[in-house]
Amino acid sequence: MGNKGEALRQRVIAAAGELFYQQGYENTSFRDIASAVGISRGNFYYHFKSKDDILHAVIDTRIAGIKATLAEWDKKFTDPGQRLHHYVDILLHNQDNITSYGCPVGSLCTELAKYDHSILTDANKMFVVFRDWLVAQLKLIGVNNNTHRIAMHLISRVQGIAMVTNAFDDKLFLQQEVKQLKQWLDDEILKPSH
Amino acid sequence: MGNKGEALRQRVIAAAGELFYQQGYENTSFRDIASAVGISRGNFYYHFKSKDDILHAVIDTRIAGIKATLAEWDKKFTDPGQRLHHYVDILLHNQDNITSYGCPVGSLCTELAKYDHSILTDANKMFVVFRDWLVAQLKLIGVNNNTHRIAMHLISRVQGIAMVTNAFDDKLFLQQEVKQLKQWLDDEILKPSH
DNA sequence: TCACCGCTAGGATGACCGTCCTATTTTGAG
DNA sequence: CTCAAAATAGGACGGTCATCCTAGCGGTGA
Repeated sequence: MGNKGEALRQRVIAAAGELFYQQGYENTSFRDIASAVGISRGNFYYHFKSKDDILHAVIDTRIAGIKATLAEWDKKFTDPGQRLHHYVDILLHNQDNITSYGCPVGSLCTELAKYDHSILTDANKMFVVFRDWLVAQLKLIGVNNNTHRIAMHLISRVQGIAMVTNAFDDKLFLQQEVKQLKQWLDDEILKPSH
Repeated sequence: MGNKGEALRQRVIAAAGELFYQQGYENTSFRDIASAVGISRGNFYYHFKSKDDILHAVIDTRIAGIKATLAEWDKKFTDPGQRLHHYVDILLHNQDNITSYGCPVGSLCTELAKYDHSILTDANKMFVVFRDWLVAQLKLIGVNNNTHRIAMHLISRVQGIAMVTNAFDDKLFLQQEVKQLKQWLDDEILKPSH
């Protein structure tokens, strides 16, 4: 059975994903991944046909993970407004990693935009999953106009915070900005005043 | 005379800076820079002692350029509010490059954070120059509280816009967000209402 | 004219890269 | 127990990288 192989494949994807996040894709070699997983380099090509292939697998796995997380939130929180708050709270929950390495989605897209636009299109799908979910939540709240733009705006705000936090190595900034962004969410989106 | 050498040095810095921006630092080789300038690889080490050395020179030159630009704005616009608007307008003026390659400062910091924290500290100085200038403008307007936080917030907003525009290859998004950010600037910072 | 020095060219070096190949071990169905 | 298939190990290959080295260029002052 390909069961054992499948398990190893998953371990490789997990290790590669972490290394790509911490060191960047181009800066992570096959040897890095192999030694992290504890297997030989040659064995690699039995499971993946190229380095790009691993990246694609990493992206696919991340997308599946994002979808699973969002589905879990849909179950856990009945209020769409609460769900939006939870989206912003991702920053808080991952503040240590973000301070050290930035946003896993954003920094990967930034890197790929520099030299491989075909994979960038795939990586961008991670954003699209979030965006579509955000749009859905906004519609549930009763927002009917500009849902797409508001969702993109939210992603943009979160990305800006992650990137500046990383560049300045400033966790306090992240915490302050999260508070401010959640306030904006309450005032401008969730309140029915205007 | 060291005149000819100095001229070449400046040409190398300009070409390297552009390539680092378009392709990323790690992904740009000496051969790339050499052939862009039209000199041999060996000649390189007469002017720079390492690749890191070139990056440092690129960063220093960019910092000088930023300072010169800000000084020019200080002369050109007497109103600090107008200057703040001009900061946001950088996005608009460079929208084509940002769509293709992201923000030159932001994307470099994102890359360096993945593997070289000592140079990241230098690269971050580019942000610091902007930040200090923004703080000065805010104080000129009469804002006395949280000037540092507001300046950082502005940088964060701009960075988020640049990064999402690049990741989504969406120039229209940039234009809409610039309009929205300038509106926020007017309503929340420049107006004396609260 | 000549010696000098700022400057340039390009081959050599050793390390590392992604990838390929082949021999060997492990596994599980009959 | 048998044996083919799945899985693994690690050396080999060609290429590119940053860096170093040395021979030669061209202009300038004596």
